Amino acid sequence: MPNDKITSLDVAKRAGVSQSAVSRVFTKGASASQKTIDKVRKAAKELGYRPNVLARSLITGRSRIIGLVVAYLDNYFYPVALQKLSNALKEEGYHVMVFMASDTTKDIERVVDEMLDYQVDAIVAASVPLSSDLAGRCRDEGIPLVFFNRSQDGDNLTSVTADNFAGGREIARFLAAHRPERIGYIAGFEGASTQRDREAGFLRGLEEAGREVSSRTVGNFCSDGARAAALAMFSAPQHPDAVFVANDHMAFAVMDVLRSDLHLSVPGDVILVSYDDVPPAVWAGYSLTTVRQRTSRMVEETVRVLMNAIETGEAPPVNIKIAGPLIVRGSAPAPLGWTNWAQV
Amino acid sequence: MPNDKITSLDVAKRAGVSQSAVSRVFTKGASASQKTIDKVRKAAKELGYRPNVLARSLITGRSRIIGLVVAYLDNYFYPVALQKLSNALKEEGYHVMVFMASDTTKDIERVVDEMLDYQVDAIVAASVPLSSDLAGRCRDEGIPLVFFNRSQDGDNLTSVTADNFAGGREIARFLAAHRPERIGYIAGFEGASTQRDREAGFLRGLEEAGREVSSRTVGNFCSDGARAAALAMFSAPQHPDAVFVANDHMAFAVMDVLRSDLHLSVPGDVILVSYDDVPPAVWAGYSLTTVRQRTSRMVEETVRVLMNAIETGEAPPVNIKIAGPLIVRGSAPAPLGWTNWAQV
DNA sequence: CCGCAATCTGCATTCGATTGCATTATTCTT
DNA sequence: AAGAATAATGCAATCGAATGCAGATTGCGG
Repeated sequence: MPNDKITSLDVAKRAGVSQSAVSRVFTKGASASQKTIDKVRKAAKELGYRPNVLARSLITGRSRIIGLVVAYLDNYFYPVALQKLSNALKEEGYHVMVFMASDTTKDIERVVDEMLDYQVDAIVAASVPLSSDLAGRCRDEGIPLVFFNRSQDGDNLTSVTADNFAGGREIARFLAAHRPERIGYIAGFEGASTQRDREAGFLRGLEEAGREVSSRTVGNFCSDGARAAALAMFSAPQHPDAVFVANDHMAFAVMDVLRSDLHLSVPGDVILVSYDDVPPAVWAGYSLTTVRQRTSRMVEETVRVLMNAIETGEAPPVNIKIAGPLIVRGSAPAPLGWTNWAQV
Repeated sequence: MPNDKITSLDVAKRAGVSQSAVSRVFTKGASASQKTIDKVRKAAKELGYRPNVLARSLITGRSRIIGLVVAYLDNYFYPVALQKLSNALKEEGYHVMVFMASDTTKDIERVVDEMLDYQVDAIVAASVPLSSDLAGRCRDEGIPLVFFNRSQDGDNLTSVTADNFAGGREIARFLAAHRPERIGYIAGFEGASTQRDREAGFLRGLEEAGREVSSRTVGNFCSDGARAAALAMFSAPQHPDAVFVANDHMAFAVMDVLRSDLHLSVPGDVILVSYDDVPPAVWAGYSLTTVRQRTSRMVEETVRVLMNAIETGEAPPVNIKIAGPLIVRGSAPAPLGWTNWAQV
């Protein structure tokens, strides 16, 4: 079966129609008689013809490629999101091209260039900061841009995130209800909106409960940083007995430090709450009490926004926030009289 | 700065040269005088021109897109590999397009079609079985195909995997040295070469030590399956006191069952070894003794094979096996007198 | 300063589709 | 059954770049 490069012309010849006819059969929205359709489909099947997406893109100006920029895939949250995003976009006839970006501005710029080279129809930036001029470049080129799990204010750009403020506040309410002696906060990367919003909500919640943070360290959303931050916070004699760790990924490291290095019991000596509800959070070894990110909903919204922007060509910036429930597990049991609003 | 679609022609005009000249400046391997190069580069910079990869692909016949087929991204091994693969290919000027495939044959077929539609230059199949005729299709189209972390024998196809047989055998040697009463094996998905090879190596190793498996259940490489398999194996009164779980992803679930549900101590009551050494394996909550998959090396080899196949146009099938060391951690301490060959 | 080779350059074609336009075949209306 | 409206079709141009070919330029040796 030597079928080197079957083109629409080959199919046309075999079906006894013009090349345009073949194209119309495979282009939805174009009209062709049933007779033609049948002949063409038959010939195409026999030859094993499938339209060349690249050639099509060239003339339609739509590549049906979505560029996804990610910095790390080692925080479980992102692979899960990627998987869902890829599946959801497949349904719409789009595909995801992955662009890893280190944190350097220079690198991100290169990545954006590469995406534009590929004529991506839209860009999803997952936890990667795009400078205003890069975002501007995209706008100029007419390429929709959605920030996933990060927002950038000031630039009025489109984003889809969890309702981090609300989540942080709920966590405060929850921890305060335990009436702990001292409350700690292990922060994520300071430049991230997730970090900022979670902390702001947390502080607000504590304030409402008449409490405050007695100890704060920074873990930068990475394991190493979290370990160091936990050591710093809990080596002190008067360490917190309740702590909010800004995401699950760090929480695992923090728990390891507490239990293995410092021989503190969780939740016996310290109760711990975090954010994301990634798959390992339910593993019995950790069993994290955490605020769930509703990844599926977030992806759904992302796709909706993208499709809309691509189809209408315009993209009034929106900031979509998706609230998620606090999932109570072993690392911090429900305090007496606790009502979980999310589940009411 | 309204720069809607700058083409090589625009640059040509501005630089006062022909369109071909512009093309030559951006096509490596083409010749142009330094003077022309300078003029064109200058004009291009001023206009913000970058070649359209899609148009280029159309005429060169190379898209510089690599199709990656994956079934699950929830086993940590794959995101890590994806990240490395994407980075390594970027260096070579290629990019990864992700295609999620469920396990159904029908779906995989659709996915292969989609990849061909995009004119991918090569395909990497990560733990996804491609039927012989699908593989044949790829060969006919002249598209290199590499199986990553799976091999398919009989079809003489190219693959890059760990040396699973050797790893399994090493694990057997290690467990046997502990002189346990009973040895268990929790298998992965029976259709997978990784499962087959790891078990074969394990059995061979046990045989060499004059031991055998007393209990075997199947976990199918997934968490739920592993939990069920562990319950079945360890609820019996005379359960094993040493177990090899076919990969880390399952091992986490198995440890949870052992410790939390059955109140067995690991490594006190049961010693446990698994395979992969994914990032959570080092988390103190689990601290798995496991055989490392040398992902970086595997990716390196994959890229090498791919580039070679793409450039030469021919791809004599090879099966690359990369051995990895047994990493001894808490779930199974080193037995007395143990020499770790890998580290000698 | 001439001739020949080597290097550049532009023209025109090509890759594989889509699509506006003009023409022809169908269907519908009454 | 005739004419109008509609659907189907083919022609040819187009998308944005790469490249074979032929002619122009340059360089070099003598």
